[in-house]
Amino acid sequence: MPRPKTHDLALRVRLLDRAGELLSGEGAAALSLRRLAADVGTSTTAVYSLFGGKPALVRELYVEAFQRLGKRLRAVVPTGDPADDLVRLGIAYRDSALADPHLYSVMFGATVPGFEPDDTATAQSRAALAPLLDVIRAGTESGVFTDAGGTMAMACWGLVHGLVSLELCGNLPPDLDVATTYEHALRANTAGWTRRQSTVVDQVVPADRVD
Amino acid sequence: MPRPKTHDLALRVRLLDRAGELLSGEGAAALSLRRLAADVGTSTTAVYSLFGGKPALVRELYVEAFQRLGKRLRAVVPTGDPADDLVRLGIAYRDSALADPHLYSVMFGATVPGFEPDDTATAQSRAALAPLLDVIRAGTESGVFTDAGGTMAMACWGLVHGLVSLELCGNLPPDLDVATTYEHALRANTAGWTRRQSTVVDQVVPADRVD
DNA sequence: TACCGATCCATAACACTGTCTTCAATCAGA
DNA sequence: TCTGATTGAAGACAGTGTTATGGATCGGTA
Repeated sequence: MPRPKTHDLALRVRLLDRAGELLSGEGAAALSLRRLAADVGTSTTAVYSLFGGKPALVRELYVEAFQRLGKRLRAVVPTGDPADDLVRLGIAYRDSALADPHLYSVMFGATVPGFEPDDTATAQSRAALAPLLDVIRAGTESGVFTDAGGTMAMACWGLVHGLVSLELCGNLPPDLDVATTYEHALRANTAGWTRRQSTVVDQVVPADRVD
Repeated sequence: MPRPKTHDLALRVRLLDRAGELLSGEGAAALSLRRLAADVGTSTTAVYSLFGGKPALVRELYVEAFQRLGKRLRAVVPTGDPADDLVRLGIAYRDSALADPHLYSVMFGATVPGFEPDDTATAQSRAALAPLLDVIRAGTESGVFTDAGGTMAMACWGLVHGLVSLELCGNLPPDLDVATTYEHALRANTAGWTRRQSTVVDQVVPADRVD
């Protein structure tokens, strides 16, 4: 029949690898289809036959990025102290982002115009945060945290993502000891979700959180 | 001498206005110099003679965005309750972002490749957060907050930015009551920075924050 | 063995982008 | 009226993502 296929799974992997390298090494601007195809030794057509276009290729990187994040978070083994586990998860989150900043920007920043994660991709991203949900559930069940219907997970994710985002965008003072400050912020946030001794009435805590 | 100038300050304002409209109405992809020039009734040269290029034009939008944010934050008049003021500042921050999502993305997201805010632009952005610093200073001086060298401001900024960013990226569950959840998160974070009664020893609070 | 036809994919075209150069249009002063 | 400096629109250039085309390649058939 026809000529043998060269747009196969192996080429697909090589394209993804090289795309990740370009993104991590030289940023989003360096990731052009012509450059990518030339580096891998094929033509731009390969991206269209194997993925469907540049946004679809970036979608794969998006999934890959969240899988790496999930791997790092799962590597944080619970110690039984939910508050401490929560802080350690936050630190692992930052480590993951700093290890591959451009890949992190694919997850949230609009690195590539026209790319919008679809539902299945979003679901995969949510799955990466399972360790966070586990720790919060454990802490809530043991009475350490006072979560109110999933609110706490969103708050924790927002905090770590926001801080990491500010750091990567260069919005933090250059002379700042980020690691220490970051951990301080994590501990303060954790403390805010921590149940206080019931005999103490702290006026600053809103009424709907005291039970 | 020469022909009369039409690349003047009035045209500059019109270009900025239209650029903001394009960004807010149709997103970053719609902001091309040819489209912009045609809409305003000039040529792409105007952007180069008046700004210096597309990144420089975006820089102006960056400054404009932070000025709008600063205006919203300054509109929050302190009540004397620093904890409550802090939460209200956070809500104003989100309102500002939701009012013009694409302008918000210029502040942090890499909306336009090649655009990096310079030092003066960064300084202007920092100035927009002055109300936040004021409230934290007031709360610290009155003994309500326990800040440790500017850490608290970064944490608060990180939290609001992170939550808003997740919301704008569509990373939050669609059926979530974001406003309520958002305020919960703000109150919890605020509580974490609130000084507790000195007689209570809370084991979850790290030792370096108890003084 | 020679041919054929189905299949694959590199090449090239298209419409767009930001940027830079060219040069005709313009108007004050001589 | 002529000159000459200056302005800014038009066009060139190199790049982008995407798509249409047609040559190259092989198995099955005559």
